[in-house]
This record gives sequence, structure tokens and C-alpha cells, in this order.
Amino acid sequence: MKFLSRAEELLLLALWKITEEPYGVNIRKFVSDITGKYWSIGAIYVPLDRLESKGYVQSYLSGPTPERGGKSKRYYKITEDGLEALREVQKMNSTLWDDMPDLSTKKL
Amino acid sequence: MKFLSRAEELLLLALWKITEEPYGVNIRKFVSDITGKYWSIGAIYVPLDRLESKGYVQSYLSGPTPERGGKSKRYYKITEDGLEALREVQKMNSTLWDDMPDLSTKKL
DNA sequence: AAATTATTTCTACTTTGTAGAAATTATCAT
DNA sequence: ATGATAATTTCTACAAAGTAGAAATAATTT
Repeated sequence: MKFLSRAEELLLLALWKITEEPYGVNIRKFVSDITGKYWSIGAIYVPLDRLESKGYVQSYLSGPTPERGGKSKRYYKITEDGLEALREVQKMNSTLWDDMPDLSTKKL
Repeated sequence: MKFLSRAEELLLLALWKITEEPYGVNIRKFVSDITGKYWSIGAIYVPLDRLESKGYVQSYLSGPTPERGGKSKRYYKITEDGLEALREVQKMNSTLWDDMPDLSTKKL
């Protein structure tokens, strides 16, 4: 099995952590907040779609809500395979980083 | 600044951690050992080259050694910019993972 | 001088990342 | 009802990164 890319890791983790309304806008907010960087719309949906074709996430459309108009939301959730992939990066991250000192204090 | 990709992270970390002879073969061994996966030759050198053009690593050729023949080794080292990039992923990784439970025990 | 060896260099192709315009579908205002 | 407005997704095109391995290089050994 291949390792998740950074974006895939971020998105799956978002799906793991977001409790309310895991749809495009909230997912994008989550990754923007956590990374402190701008994420275009495509940078969210395109990788999510690809994760779906790999079977790492599943999605479904909500019915219309009594809120403001617009297209209906697509909710995403992580699958068992997605979780397994996340387990693998967690393990690799430990291997890689657990023995590392805090680099913010290190000089070259 | 953009985040390092997974491969870039692995390679820079390798350069941080490898103490002896940080050249292609040893770098490849390091990442293979740590990831437990096969890494083609190109999967090492091409990203290293690209890291060099970004200024994250520097390299130089060794003179001929009194060992067995062959082309001379190219030694790599991380630069200050590379280290800074590594600091950033370290920080983001903490933000992302420090509050996560051990997923190996978690069911969906 | 030919064979062998260690290593790097190069190239072509696949996959992933990224940006944003266009399309869709709902509600609101008149 | 109809048009304006709003929220969201879908789509597309291009840029960047990942990947595999054959070919080139340059040293030593026979």
C-alpha cells in the first residue's frame, strides 16, 4: 500500500476530526485553519474525489435544508480503508519524528 | 512557503539523521528502512535534484576514493532553508497529530 | 585493454496538486 | 411567477511531484 500524500492525510484527518457537517466548506475551513494557508476550492474537491475513487472516503448528497438556498451539500466520511491508511501514516510519523529534537531550537 | 511533500520530508530528514556518507545509496537505504517500501533509484535522485534547485539541499562530488571503482559519490547536505522547511512540517505534524489517539486501537 | 563495479544522470510517463470559472439548485424579493 | 441572489459543487486545464529503470560515467581489477 502506498502512503498517503500530505493533502490526503490532511483531508482524511479532517474527516476524522470534524464532527459537524463534514462537507466541502467545513472541510476547507478545517484544513485552512490547521495549516494557516489558503486552499483553493479545487484543492479540496479534486483530492476528495480521488480519495473517493480509491475507496478511502464515501460521500452522499444531503436533501435540501430549510436554510438559505444553493446546491445541496455533499457530506463525506472516511471509510475503513481510509482509516487504515491513516493508521499507516501515524505509525510512520512516529518512526520518523518521535526521536527528533524540537527543531525550532536547533541551528544548522 | 509551501509545505514539504512526503518524499521531500523523508529525504530532508534522512539528511538530518544520516551521519556517515550521505550519498544516494545510503539515503536510499535510509528511506527504504524507515518506510519498509521499495524506492526506485529515480525516486531518490529526482526529488533530491528538485530539492537542490529549490535551495533546500546542497551537494558536491567526492574525489575518487581508494575503494572499488565506479563513478564518484555525490554527497548531499541540508541547507538552512531546508531545515526551516523541516521545522514547519514538524510544527504542523504536532498540530495535526499530538491530540490524536492511537489509531491502531480505534475502530470506525 | 577488456571486464566489472558503483554510482549517478537522464528521460519519459503517471499521479497528484491547484486555481478558479461555470453550472446547479435552492431561497428571497418584487 | 420571475428574476436576483446565494451556497455549493462540478469540471477542466495546467503545473508540480512521484516513479521506474535504462544509459552513461568513471574508477578498479584481470
